[in-house]
Amino acid sequence: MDTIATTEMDDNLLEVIARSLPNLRKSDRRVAEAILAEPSKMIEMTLAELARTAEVSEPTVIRFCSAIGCDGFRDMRVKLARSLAFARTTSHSAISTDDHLGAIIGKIFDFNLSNLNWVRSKLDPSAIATAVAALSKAKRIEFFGFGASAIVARDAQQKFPLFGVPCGAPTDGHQMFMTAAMLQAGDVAVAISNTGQTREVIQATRLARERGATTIGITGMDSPLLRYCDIGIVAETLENTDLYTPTISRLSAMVIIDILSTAVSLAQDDRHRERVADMKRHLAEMRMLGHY
Amino acid sequence: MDTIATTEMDDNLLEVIARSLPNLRKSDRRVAEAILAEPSKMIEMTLAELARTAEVSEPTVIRFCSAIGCDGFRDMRVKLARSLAFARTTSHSAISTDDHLGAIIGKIFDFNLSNLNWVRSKLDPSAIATAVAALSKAKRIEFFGFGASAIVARDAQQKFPLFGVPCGAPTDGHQMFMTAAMLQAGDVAVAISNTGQTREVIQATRLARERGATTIGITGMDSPLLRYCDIGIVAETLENTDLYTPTISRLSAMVIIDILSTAVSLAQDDRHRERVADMKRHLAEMRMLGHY
DNA sequence: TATTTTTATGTATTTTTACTACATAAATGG
DNA sequence: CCATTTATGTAGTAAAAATACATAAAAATA
Repeated sequence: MDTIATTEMDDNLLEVIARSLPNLRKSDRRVAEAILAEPSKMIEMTLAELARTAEVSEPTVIRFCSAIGCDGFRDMRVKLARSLAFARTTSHSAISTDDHLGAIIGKIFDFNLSNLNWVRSKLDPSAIATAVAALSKAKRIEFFGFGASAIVARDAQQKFPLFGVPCGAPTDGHQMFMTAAMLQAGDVAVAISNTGQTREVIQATRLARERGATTIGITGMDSPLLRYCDIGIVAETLENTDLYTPTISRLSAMVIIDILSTAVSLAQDDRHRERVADMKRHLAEMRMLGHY
Repeated sequence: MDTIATTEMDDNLLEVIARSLPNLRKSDRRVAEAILAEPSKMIEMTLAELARTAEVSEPTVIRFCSAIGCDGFRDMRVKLARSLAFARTTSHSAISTDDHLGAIIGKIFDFNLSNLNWVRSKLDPSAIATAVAALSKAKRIEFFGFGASAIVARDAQQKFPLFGVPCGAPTDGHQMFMTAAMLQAGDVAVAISNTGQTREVIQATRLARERGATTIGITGMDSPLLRYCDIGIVAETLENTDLYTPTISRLSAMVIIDILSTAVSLAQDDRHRERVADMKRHLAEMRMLGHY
């Protein structure tokens, strides 16, 4: 694990400009203000035009560029364009309530993105590797999830074409228990629980293991569930304030399922992948035509 | 329908380039390949340098620029920079069978992260605002989702404590249709479909609207579904290579649900939020003790 | 306050960069 | 195989960006 997608900041020039506004020379500030006022228009402008708009001379614009740490006007424009890609669409209608909403939107995205990044950095590739190996050999896969995690289990189950073997996701406790009881060597049980403390899931997992199935646990922290798992995948998320619903735990679990299913699918032979592609094509047609 | 969601697909220039690769002239393709190979280096290059790197003449580079719909080299560079802000490490490099697991993990995370970022930047806050207003006043909320989107609908339904009113998420087509038929003015139907073409969901939404309910559509693109929606929320994702399962569409829809539920919850009074906090505490205890 | 020094900004000029007109080469079609 | 179209490069032009220098403003010192 070496790549870390820096979510933002280092190339957010607009931010840099806004922050350095007070330290700028008078004329430079004029330029800064002109840019901040309508950034999207600025990137279409030429140096001379920008100078005219900001009512300063051309060299001033260039000096402004180096003042904010850019290597000339060209570089500034490129950095600005990058930064602009992140800028929210705050074009018009800035009502106060709307403004508040904007903050909520921003925070929730930020929260989920940075958490996903965190999960990635903490993820143990070797656990994934072992899990992929186990899943690739499985004759049958059952996903155990309860409550919020049931959604993830169902998501996983829907990816059965990628896994290439029958997949199940029993939802209620009894079904889960019965399913676990019917597993045997060669089968794999994937237990999903953010807290890792959900009784139903733990019991089902223990039983599945007793029956000889390989057990994989996907959880948000080190927890009781992992005691009954041959392979533990921990999707460690950052601390969670009360305001945020723990959507992130589901998101990260789903990304892990995405990784597992993709990796398993890639491990299979070409014919299998052809069948998957074929299936997708048919699904698309089916949707379009509107009948089954 | 008042969605805007300007489908500025040309914002994602890398995608445009990659896709138009086969239709390009031989020399132009050389330029395209040079850019795709190392986009981040290209934006630092001058026209002449790029021409040299791609081993073509300067006018060819300019012709390439207009071929992919840019207004000259300068414009191309700006658009490329924008696109690059999201593309991070690998967005367009498809996962291949010979990728090692570490690469797969990295690519899938990158893909989902940059896509989520893209969704955020394209999200129309005013649509969210209207949706929040409608949901806050709702007497009852029904989430319609089919297939993969059923998962999102269920996720939304599970957040009913935040919405503060009874929420449903009928899963099979008939139930969905019957539910829609029973809706009335004051109710809200939230239709979730990435393609926006799923027949069941469209029919249910149309019916719900006929019955007087307010209809909200969460979809991945401008689509037929939105015709029957009073409010359209478009979670525009980047183009999707075939090997990636469209997990991203579910992720982004879930984040949007997260935003909606949080915003609705915040709009309610303190007593409501206290009840939610209380409920969470009990849930935690329940899990620990292992009995109901 | 007057004078010097420093800093900020504009004018004029040069250099670089992007673009265009035209010519030649390659490809296509009859 | 020749005519016609299409693709690509050469050479030159327009433009944009950057620089050197000069002047104005401000700050510091006497």
